[in-house]
Amino acid sequence: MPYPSSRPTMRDVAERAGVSPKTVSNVVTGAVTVSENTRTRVEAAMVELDFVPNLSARGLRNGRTGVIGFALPDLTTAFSASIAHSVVEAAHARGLVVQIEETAFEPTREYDLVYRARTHQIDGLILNPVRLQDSVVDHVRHLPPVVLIGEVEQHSTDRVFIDSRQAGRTAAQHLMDQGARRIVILGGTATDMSAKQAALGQRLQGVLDALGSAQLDAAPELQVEVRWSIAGGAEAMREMLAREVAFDAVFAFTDSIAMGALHVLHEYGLRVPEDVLVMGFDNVEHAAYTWPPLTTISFDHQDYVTAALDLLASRVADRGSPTRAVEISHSLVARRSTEGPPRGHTPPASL
Amino acid sequence: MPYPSSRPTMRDVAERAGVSPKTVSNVVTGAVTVSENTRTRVEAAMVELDFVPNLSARGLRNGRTGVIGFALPDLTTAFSASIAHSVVEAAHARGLVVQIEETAFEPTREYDLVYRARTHQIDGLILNPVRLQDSVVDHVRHLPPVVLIGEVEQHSTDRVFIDSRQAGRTAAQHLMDQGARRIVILGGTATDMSAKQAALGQRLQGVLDALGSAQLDAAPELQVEVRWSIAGGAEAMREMLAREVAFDAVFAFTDSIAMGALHVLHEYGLRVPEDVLVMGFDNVEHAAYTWPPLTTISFDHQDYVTAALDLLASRVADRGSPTRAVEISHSLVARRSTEGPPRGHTPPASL
DNA sequence: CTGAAAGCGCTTACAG
DNA sequence: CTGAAAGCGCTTACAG
Repeated sequence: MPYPSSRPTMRDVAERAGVSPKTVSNVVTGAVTVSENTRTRVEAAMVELDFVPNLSARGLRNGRTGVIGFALPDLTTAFSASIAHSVVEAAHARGLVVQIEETAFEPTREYDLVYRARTHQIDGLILNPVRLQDSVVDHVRHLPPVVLIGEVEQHSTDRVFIDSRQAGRTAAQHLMDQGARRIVILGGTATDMSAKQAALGQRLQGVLDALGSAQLDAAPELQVEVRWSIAGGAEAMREMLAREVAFDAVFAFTDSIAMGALHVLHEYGLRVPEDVLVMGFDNVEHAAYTWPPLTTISFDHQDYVTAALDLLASRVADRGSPTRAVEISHSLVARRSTEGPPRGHTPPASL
Repeated sequence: MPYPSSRPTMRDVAERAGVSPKTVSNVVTGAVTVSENTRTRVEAAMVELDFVPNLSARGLRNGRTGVIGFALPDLTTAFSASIAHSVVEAAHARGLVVQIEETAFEPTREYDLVYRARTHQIDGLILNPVRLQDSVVDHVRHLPPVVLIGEVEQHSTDRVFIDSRQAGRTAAQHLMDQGARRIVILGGTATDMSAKQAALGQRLQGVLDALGSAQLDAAPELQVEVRWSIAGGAEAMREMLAREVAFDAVFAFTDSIAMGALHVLHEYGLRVPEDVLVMGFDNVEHAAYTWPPLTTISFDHQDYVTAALDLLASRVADRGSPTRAVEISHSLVARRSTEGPPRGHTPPASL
């Protein structure tokens, strides 16, 4: 029997079982009680015909597809992959499936995904937004149910976040407690931080808080832009070394960035942690397996995602309820990469 | 206007534009030429009403959803994430979206996904199978269009593969050329290789080929089972060291496994490549950023995935055509981790 | 507990 | 180039 044209329908099953299509539907959905006898006959007919329900038809009828969307910038970074994994697992546990779209840092693609949500291919959307402000969320009429994840300043949409400013403070304080005084920041510069650029801004602001408490300057020459990948971390670290400034610690805004930085420090013959302390953010699997193992900010990715799915489920069920924001707690995991005090890196005299 | 109940339909658009629903459909799909004048009116009406087509309805009508499925064991390993990324990108370029399911090495979940394909939620399926033989593919009536990726011995389904036996040969030969004589194999043992367990089997067989050519033994004590993750690589390497056997090289069957192994070798004070050579497989991003950088078997992930999507598209278009298998070429990328000759690791005398 | 009717929102023939 | 009719395969009221 060819696929998919001649697939059996509920009508075929109904005929074979000698009941109405509605009864077959009742058996399949389990919504209404069906007599033992009828149920057995219907189930037998389904098996004989190898019946599978057509979910497009069901979706058309009751407006739900059982599919949720997950949009993120790039699936290959370790953190994204970990979160995507958790989304797929948590969705699976609830009988949902996940459509994944990469936004590749292009707002257009983020928009496309929201648009697709509106075509009823998906019931709702978990969005790790491209931009921190000015999200597509603000620009679409008839927005589908959306939950934002990440450090977004967005109050018109449900969201899950960690307190990144506090995390930044904790991280910088830890480095200073270990003896660091000049901390390279791989993740953003103070100048590109507008009031609304929350993600970079919050972590950076936390670092500045801690430096301030210790009466230390936030040296602009220690801050550098970085692409959020291993290669990006390496590039940024090379750029920093080329600046020929002194430093004794590196705070990378993701573990992947930290991995690239570690590589370049090794390349330059700088030892971690003897010369320079290094720490990351996210606590992905590889953070425990770099050499030396990487100190990082940790939070439960599964909890993070579960909260997002809970919010999304509530939102799908009730579009009118007030917006909610859920904070996931975080902590610092100390590993060898920050066992101070560091000797520090002093560049050859120059400039 | 609440969502999603009162969304405008083609009928609403048609009324407003003063045409029939069919004409709106013609404008939306672009299938039939529509007069400039009508098209403009219809488009204006769509914008005014903020119309989006309901894809469940379209899917029900023409049997295609524009969604493909991608099933793989685990999204978090670097290789899987890279492949998933390529699938999403390549699908996006063709106007398709991707539903991802993790099979978690459970055949049941693989089956679920195939089942779901049959419910018309997806048009076809790219499957990185859990088991190498006895795949779900053999057990399902009315199989949807499926393309297998990976080193599978499967001839009833379209598939994309690399010549893993040749790759294994190349890898072992490279290690021997660099002076290695006792190569630890993190990836499988000869004993668990049945004729059909192709993936492990092929790589391992290639290694055995190369050893044989060099008149070397395939020492069973140098082979160890391993979970395909960083942590799994670390565990396996620890187990190997606990065996207290001599070795001078490590061939890990994925780069992630190699990363775990590198970590443990560092921990034990063994230097790479001075004492022990290490190489991986897949050439994921982090392979170039470990310390030292990792020699590996490389192939173009984008090509790999593009071939799979091409096969799937052909299969969706023509279910009756003969099965095809596409090979993607590979090569060895030499980095510092295998710059021999290695001194070798000799365990303290024991046993 | 089961059935007959109607419709979810599209698109495929078939006419004009 | 455009329209009226019918139907894709389900499920929601409504009867019995």
